Amino acid sequence: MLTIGSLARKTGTKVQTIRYYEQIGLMPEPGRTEGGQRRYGDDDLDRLAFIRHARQLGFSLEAIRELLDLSDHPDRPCLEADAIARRQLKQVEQRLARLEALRTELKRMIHECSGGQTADCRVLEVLRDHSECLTDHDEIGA
Amino acid sequence: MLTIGSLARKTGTKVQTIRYYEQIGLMPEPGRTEGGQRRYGDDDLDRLAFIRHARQLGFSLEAIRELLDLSDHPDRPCLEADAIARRQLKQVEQRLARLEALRTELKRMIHECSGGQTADCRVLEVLRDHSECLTDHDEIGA
DNA sequence: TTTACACCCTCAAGCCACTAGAGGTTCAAC
DNA sequence: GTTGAACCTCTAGTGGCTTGAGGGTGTAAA
Repeated sequence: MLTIGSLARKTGTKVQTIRYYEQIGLMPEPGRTEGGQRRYGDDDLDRLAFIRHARQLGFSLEAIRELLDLSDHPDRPCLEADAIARRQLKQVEQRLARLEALRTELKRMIHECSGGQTADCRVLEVLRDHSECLTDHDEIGA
Repeated sequence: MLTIGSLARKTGTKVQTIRYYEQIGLMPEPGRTEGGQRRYGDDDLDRLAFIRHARQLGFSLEAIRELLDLSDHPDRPCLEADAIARRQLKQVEQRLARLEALRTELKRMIHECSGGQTADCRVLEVLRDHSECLTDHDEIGA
């Protein structure tokens, strides 16, 4: 049986995050020692590893909840899991497109900056006047 | 003089967001009508446009605060503004790299999914076993 | 057996950058 | 004078954690 600390180390999670996942029902309530400390088994380790891996791939906790649910029902068709992953891919591709536009614009701003006084700073000038932008960047709400 | 609503429309900002910027000191307290409604001038319009544009380029409100401060002092050297922009570019490039790795992995997962039962679903399988990943994706805390 | 100390506990609040909603007031046009 | 859109303040919620206060537990060495 693992303490919360060793589970945290094994999965690269913070202790508080594990308690948070328990609180929101993503991780089950584990057994406790007489003194009230949490003790985890291998199932918990697998589940947490799954969650962390999905988080690394950018899935939201809600999406992960669905994926875990599907994972618990091996007889169900896998269309749903596929759909969740496709949705995630789409989001990633949208964010990529936006970030690429951003990169272009930032590079241009910096490249044009002469290093003089802020009065002549291209960085500030471009920020002041959107019409100087070439790309259709829009990162807000991304 | 502009009402908060027309300022919002002109800058593509929500009314509540403008009040929020005022609350955190990013926008100055505007004049008021006798009835207590906010009224804005052209300076406010410029400042808010600057803020929104910087937000679109992904700058944090703290970075924007610094940029606005620099913008208010045209005699100071522009090294600082340049540094802020470079920092931002670096962040954008890091996020791009991570997202590209993510996209690769997601595509592979989806591509390999046969569409059968969740028991055989590659999407779920990959999530279960990180060692099946080819890329060094890590989007958490990005 | 005592003591040290790393680890664990709960609960509350904070982070960012807003967003939403309740409940009430003002402004401008008709 | 009346309508109704737009305004006001204040509070709370979002996601995904993180931090901190103030205390209890577990284990190994002296």
